[in-house]
Amino acid sequence: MIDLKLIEERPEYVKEALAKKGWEFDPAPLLALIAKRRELTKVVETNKAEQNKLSKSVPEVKKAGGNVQEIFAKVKALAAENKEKEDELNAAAAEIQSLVEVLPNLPDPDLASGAKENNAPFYVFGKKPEFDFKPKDHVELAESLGLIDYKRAAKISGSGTWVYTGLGAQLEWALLNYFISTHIKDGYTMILCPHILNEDSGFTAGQFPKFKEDVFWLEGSEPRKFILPTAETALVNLHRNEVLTEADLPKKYFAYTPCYRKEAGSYRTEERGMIRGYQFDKVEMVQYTTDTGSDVAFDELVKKAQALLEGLGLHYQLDKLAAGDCSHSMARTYDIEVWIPSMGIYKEVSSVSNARDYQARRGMIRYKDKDGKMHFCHTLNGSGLATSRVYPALLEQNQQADGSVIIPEVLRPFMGGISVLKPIEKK
RNA sequence: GGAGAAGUACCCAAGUGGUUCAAGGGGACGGUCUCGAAAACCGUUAGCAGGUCGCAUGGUCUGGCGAGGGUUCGAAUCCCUUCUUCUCCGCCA
Repeated sequence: MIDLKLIEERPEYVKEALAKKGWEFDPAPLLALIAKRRELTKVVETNKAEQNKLSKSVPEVKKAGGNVQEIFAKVKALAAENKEKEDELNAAAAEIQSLVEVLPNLPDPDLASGAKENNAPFYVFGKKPEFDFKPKDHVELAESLGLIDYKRAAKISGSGTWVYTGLGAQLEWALLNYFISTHIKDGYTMILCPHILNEDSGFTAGQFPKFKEDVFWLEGSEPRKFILPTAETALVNLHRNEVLTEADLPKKYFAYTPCYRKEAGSYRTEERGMIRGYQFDKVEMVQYTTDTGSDVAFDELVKKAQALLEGLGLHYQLDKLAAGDCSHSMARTYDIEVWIPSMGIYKEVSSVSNARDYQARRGMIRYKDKDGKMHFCHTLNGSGLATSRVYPALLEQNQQADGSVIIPEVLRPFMGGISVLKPIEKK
């Protein structure tokens, strides 16, 4: 949530910043409401104070034998008088909330404005592999190597899903283990969290109200619950409504969860296989920092995500997203995009973002500094990594003329030392 | 899923309608004493959000006893809803 004070003090600045995200924001109605709320607060509180004073005098007056009925009547009249104003005040407050909670985060000043087309790749690792044979796409490879069963997934679940089988499942598990062991080595705290979350968690993460249609809601649960679309939603809520101490920061977490998303839009035809599905595996990193520590943390998260891909030896690019392509809740986002040869494009495998205090304000995540002063934390998150694009990239980039696929060295310890995946013989 | 009990500040805990603008204890912090420490004694220990006054240390008001409503002149206390925890029962891939 954007700081109301900032909107009040610098409405034009906020308007312009949001415009970079392609968000049209007219501060006037909001400012009017804030002024109205302030006026009403004054009136209501003064009246309340008077009521309290009178009520408190009752025992004394009673003892002295005074007329208590008079006081009762007076307070009752005051309360009645106040009722209307109070209702108005509550209505104004609710309206302010509804106007502010839908606003996206302000983009960092250095970001290009506009959408996707203004994204700026600024670092490349490795090279596009060149094949002296006709390369296969990952769907073909996964099937010929016996790694993934799309048909049976459709049977037991539906479209947009897949089943990892045998070595295919082991490869997926090896990737996750490689990520996990790296994060542990880097001093991040491992978390395994519930996958079913309450609505407040979605709100704090900033996924609601905007993305309410994009998650799976559980029927029959009251209050409503949804299945997490990313572990970020859980991790960033771990310290909701808490006051941390400065010495505790930064807090560094990671969690493995499947991610469940409706992906309500239509599939593009080239997004076959596991490029986009209703469920995919991801290891997610989250940091809580002080309000001055998030830039350092951001760089660390980007580097960690890069290092994971580099360990696998996969060609990728690092992309600084334009304001309009940053996530709704985020002030800045860098995407790491891996090369998928069959598609001829780079696809996101990690999105590292700095929410600054946006999520912290929504979830009252604060810390006390050394002088006892209260601050909002900054929160950051980054995939480290999602497997659903790494896996196809790995198959495609590492394929050999004979249809086999070389397993990166870092994964071999997690796969019983297997170094090559070979096509299964057709019987 | 059913039945019962409970949620009070950093922790324990008293408090079932009005000098409680939340007792008492522990812990923590500060002080006295001491060369220093322990012990003892004295003191501080609702934070927070918001309004308002002030250059400011701060004062004042409103909210605040799990959360949200309600009753009442007045609510930690009564009523409703809800969340969480504990105990027992049921169910159990």
